[in-house]
Amino acid sequence: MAATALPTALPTPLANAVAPSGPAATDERLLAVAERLFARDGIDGVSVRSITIEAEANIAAVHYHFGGKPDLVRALVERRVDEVNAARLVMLRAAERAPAVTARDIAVVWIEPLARLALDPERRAYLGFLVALQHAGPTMRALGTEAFRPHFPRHDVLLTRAFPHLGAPVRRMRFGLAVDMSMRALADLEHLLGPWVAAGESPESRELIDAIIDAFSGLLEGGTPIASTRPRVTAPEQRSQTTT
Amino acid sequence: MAATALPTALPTPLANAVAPSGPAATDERLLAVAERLFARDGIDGVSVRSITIEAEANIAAVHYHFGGKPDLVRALVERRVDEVNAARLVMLRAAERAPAVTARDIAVVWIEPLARLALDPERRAYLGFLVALQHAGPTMRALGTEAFRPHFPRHDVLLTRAFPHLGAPVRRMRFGLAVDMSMRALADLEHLLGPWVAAGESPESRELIDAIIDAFSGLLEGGTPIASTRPRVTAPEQRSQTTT
DNA sequence: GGTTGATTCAATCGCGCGATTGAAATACCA
DNA sequence: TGGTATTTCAATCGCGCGATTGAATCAACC
Repeated sequence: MAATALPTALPTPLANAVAPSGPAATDERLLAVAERLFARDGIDGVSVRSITIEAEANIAAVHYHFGGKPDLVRALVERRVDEVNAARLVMLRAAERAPAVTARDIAVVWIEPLARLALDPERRAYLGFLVALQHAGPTMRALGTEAFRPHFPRHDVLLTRAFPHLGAPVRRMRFGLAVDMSMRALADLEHLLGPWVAAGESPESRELIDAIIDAFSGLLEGGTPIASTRPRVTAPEQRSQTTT
Repeated sequence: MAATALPTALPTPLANAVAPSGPAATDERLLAVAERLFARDGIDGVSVRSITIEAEANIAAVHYHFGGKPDLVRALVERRVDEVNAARLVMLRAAERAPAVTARDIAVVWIEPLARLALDPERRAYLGFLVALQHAGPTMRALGTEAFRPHFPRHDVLLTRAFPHLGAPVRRMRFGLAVDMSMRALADLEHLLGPWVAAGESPESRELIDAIIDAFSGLLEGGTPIASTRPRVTAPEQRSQTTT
């Protein structure tokens, strides 16, 4: 038992070229395959066996390198969380310095760091993995939420500046719903693309991301209130017009 | 094998008083327990064994009354789908007759029939079950989506009337995101209540539903566009003010 | 070039799963 | 009350799961 030995990126001559088939080391192949399969079939829907088979490793490889299935999940969460949080911190600071904050600003701060993953074929599975994590047991679900919680208070400050007329519960509820919605949308852009495919169109990825930002900020703002006396005719024109 | 014999509500003298413990017939107890457990732990997270144990029935009861786990799921979907679709049809017709259609109207048509379930302790688990169904295999997921698809085209007509300036793909994408968001919100009002609990408040259930309708219609409308030249100062006042 | 530590390998353990069986128990009707 | 259909029951089947083991293999260093 020596699972804690420096596992990779050590300056050995050609250590990684010896792996059975893939170009990467065994533990890295396991992580990549696990991330992709977990995203597709859920945490409980993927067995350690199927991961090791797909990664062309032995059944015991997961246990040896990580300790077990839960530890593999933990390693997957921590593999990219710092990168996302760091990128978000930069955008957060920029928004905090601005004289005014809009719902769209908050949407961009939340979505843009995730969009970088969604647009990178190498890393997009991470988003699906995080969504899948929300459907696992409470212990594992906490792994995901806690990892991205650090910046939530600062988001809430921005929300308060953007919606001073809203009560804190409604504000936080809307943000929670928007976060959940955007994660699922970003995690499965393929599915999101459906309506365009049905219409024979194929929009740029950037267009999809902007549509999610639109939905996010609209959700934060809430719907137009019911016109009390006069019929509503004024509002529609000044709302979003993301025509295709 | 005679699983198709009229299973319940037959005018036998005291047929249901003979059941081991619960007041209802075995198959009804199985349905009730399965709906609740599926909603809580997901389709794959609940075994036929645990259902029969909780329902105080024999392990083979599910196989006898329904045919197997997939058939049990199918029976659960069909148990309440007609009721929901019928209620929605009524609201749909009312909205279609109205001279104008707003995002809020569409949100109400979608959400109100589901809210009736969410506010009924006896039936609210159905919503969680439908959400859980979306995370099962493709075959079972189709059971859920197909059951509620019949009225989608009419929703789309309303959407086109409410948002004539939007392209069809964006319109349909937003509706899909809103439907998904609202189902999850309604399926777990307890979780949605979190921000109020944290603030020491306890809102009426109706207030929660209205907050979901707000989020739904805001998502449909999309966010306020970026102010091109002048700074944005006008918009906030006339937007939603669901203060607590 | 032999030794040491890291890694891979095949084999196996116990467990819970969905499904199925044939017999026992029960309810219903003539 | 006797006969038939329905329902319940305990037991068992094969399967895939996560975990674990000890030996074999491999790379690195003295």
